[in-house]
Amino acid sequence: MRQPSSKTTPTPTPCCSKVGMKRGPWTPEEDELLSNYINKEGEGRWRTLPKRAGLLRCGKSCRLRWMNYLRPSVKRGHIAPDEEDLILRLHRLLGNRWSLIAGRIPGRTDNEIKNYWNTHLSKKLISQGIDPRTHKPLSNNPNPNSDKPSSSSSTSKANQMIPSNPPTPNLLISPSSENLIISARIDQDLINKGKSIAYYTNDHGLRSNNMMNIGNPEDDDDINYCTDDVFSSFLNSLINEDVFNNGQHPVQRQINGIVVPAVAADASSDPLISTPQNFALGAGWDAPIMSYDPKRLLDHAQN
DNA sequence: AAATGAGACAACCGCGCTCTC
DNA sequence: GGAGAGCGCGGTTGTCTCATT
Repeated sequence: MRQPSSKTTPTPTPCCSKVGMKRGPWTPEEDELLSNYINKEGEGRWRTLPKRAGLLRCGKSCRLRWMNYLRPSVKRGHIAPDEEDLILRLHRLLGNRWSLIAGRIPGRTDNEIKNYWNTHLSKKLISQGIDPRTHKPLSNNPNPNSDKPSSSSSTSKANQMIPSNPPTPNLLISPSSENLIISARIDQDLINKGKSIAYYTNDHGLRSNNMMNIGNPEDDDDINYCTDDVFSSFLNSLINEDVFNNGQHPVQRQINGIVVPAVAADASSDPLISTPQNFALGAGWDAPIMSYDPKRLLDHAQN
């Protein structure tokens, strides 16, 4: 919850005030109270939920507990090898977008995946000589932690392993959008290495707080929309490709069941990519933003 | 058996976005 | 259009457990 400023919020909300609020580990009794209440009344209205449920917790704490541990769909137990492999692949594509990664792994929560990454996978990659931040060989960056803050007082073990400034993710996704534009941003660095990667935006630019607004929602008429199915297929194609492993440009990928060539290193020559005139470069973006043209995809599939 | 350190992970914090009024 | 509430996210911290000395 946004922390209200002192001048605009004379009386702190219950969620912000810790006075009288219990903290720390949840007891089985509290879990039962919360579960029973949500099973009866449903999720939502977290701010007032604790009072209604008879809990001395802030709404945020209740939400976290429910989302991460009490929800029936949450899977407990060890991360399976195939899940681990999926996490690695998704992290390579998405960076520290834990909620997005979790969204692709049924039953796993963002917190669980984040913890697993910090305690297991990052160390595993380091032991293999791979920078967990960039997924590139550590020899390219002899001191992968050199860019972390020089906070000598920090006792965070995770902070010792994960640089505080994760890289710009290779993929940006809006999972909650009904309409998705498949857009490609050709990363200059990857182009130099003969690789390219696609980015997604939604119909109102990038929606997540971690995403930049690159589109002009006023001009959506010119944009061809795709669905979540397309997004899902495309992401799967990215996950299943070994784009980064061998330095070769992928030969083809599937989009919504349509086998298409991979994005060309020179995207302007890619026959499946169009560049909408109404897409301006966003701040911090150093390369053109392009979209797959569904019509061209269809043409390609028919040919 | 007690002390200590490291690992694991649950929980908290602060920020930013969207929604509602 | 602006302010505030609600929510979700990523980063960080706290605490518990277990292994080692």
